[in-house]
Amino acid sequence: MKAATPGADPEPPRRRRMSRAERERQMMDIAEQVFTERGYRGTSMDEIAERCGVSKPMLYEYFGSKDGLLLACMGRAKAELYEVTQKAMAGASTPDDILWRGMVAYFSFIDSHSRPFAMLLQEPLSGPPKTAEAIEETRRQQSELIAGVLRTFAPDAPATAVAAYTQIIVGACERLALWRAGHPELTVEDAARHMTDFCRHGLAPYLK
Amino acid sequence: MKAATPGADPEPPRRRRMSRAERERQMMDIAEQVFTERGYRGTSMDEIAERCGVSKPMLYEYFGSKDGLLLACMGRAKAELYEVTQKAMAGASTPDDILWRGMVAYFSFIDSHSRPFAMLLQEPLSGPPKTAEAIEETRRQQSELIAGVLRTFAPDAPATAVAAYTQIIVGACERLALWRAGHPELTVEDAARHMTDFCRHGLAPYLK
DNA sequence: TGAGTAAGTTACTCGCGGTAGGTTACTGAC
DNA sequence: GTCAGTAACCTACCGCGAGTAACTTACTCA
Repeated sequence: MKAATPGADPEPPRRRRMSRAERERQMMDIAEQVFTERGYRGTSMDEIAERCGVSKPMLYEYFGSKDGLLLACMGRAKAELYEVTQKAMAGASTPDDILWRGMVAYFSFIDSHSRPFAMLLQEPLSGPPKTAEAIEETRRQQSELIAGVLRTFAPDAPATAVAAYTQIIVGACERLALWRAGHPELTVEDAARHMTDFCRHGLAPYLK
Repeated sequence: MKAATPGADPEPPRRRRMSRAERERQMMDIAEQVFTERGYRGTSMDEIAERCGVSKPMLYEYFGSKDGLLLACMGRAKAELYEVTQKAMAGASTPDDILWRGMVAYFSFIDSHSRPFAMLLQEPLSGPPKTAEAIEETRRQQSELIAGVLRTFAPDAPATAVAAYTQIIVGACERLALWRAGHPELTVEDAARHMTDFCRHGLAPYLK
């Protein structure tokens, strides 16, 4: 049965067969969107399946579980973030410039992916097995980048200080990015400027 | 029926009736522990009820829902954290000392409550309605404290810088505290020192 | 043109959050 | 004492959503 009411075919692009790769991408796009709208817990696999125009077992066929689907979405975002920040920093020359470009790239990325990313950073609790782990992995990836900059920036700093400062900067960026969500008056450049200023001199410039 | 096997009474303290207040406290203690062990999702209300020596509807009677129970646990932790940091800072005189004592109190608190707190900070995603909100509320409370210090510390800093720096510091503390969980060699004092150093001078001391 | 396979489906099970409605035991008034 | 009132507590159930088994449809290529 191709059409119940002959003559009227309201959705010709839907319900078409897709290759696995194509379907997987579509599923991840939709899942990201639904997770963002409803939060992890509020999202049901049935709804994602329905929006994909496909039945639930297909999701399980391709992603194994709800967690697996979330993990796949996160993996994609992680790769994108890494690529964006990495490339931004590669185009710089001085350490100052590296830091600045990295920060701008980071805040811009969060800005354009704000919804999904806010979820990723805020929702590790879904309590799934590996989700928090995956986010930690993303952080580690970004930490490597930052630690590298620090070693260039401050070659004489002891390793433990570099490690601690790396965590401090990662946490600071994350929080500031999340905070910006509720404070649109703070532009990407403002955020980046505050971060770089603070990294370089701390509160010193404001002390009497 | 008081005892199935006469003469043997293996658990006299269990199964006794308790007042509502007493029972609530016990439930929260146990819930905190089980949430910590299994994570939010991995925890079932049946298990908490069983460990309390009580049946599930009692939990619902007192806390309304699983989220409600978590929220109650979080509320308690939040109040404790505030009290501890608040008091520590009240005993100081110079701004430097305020910052130092606040940090030491914060890292010590996380240290002694590390398990439950790691969960609180990492698991906001359970996607419940208000859990993430409650954590945000805790952060706001701590932010007030920090912003106050900053205004004393650096009275000439513009308000937007103070606001941004507050977020930066909150995020940095959080991340460093979480990171410490996997790096026991970093003592509370080390962490506090790195934080206060970074806050005051940033990377400047290490630049050539 | 039909064997093989990849895409897709229906129709279930099961665990867990949540609830309706009833029972047990403590308290205080007469 | 004893009995009304209430607070603590229980058994037995519901529904929803994650996950699965077993089957069907449609493309592809020798």
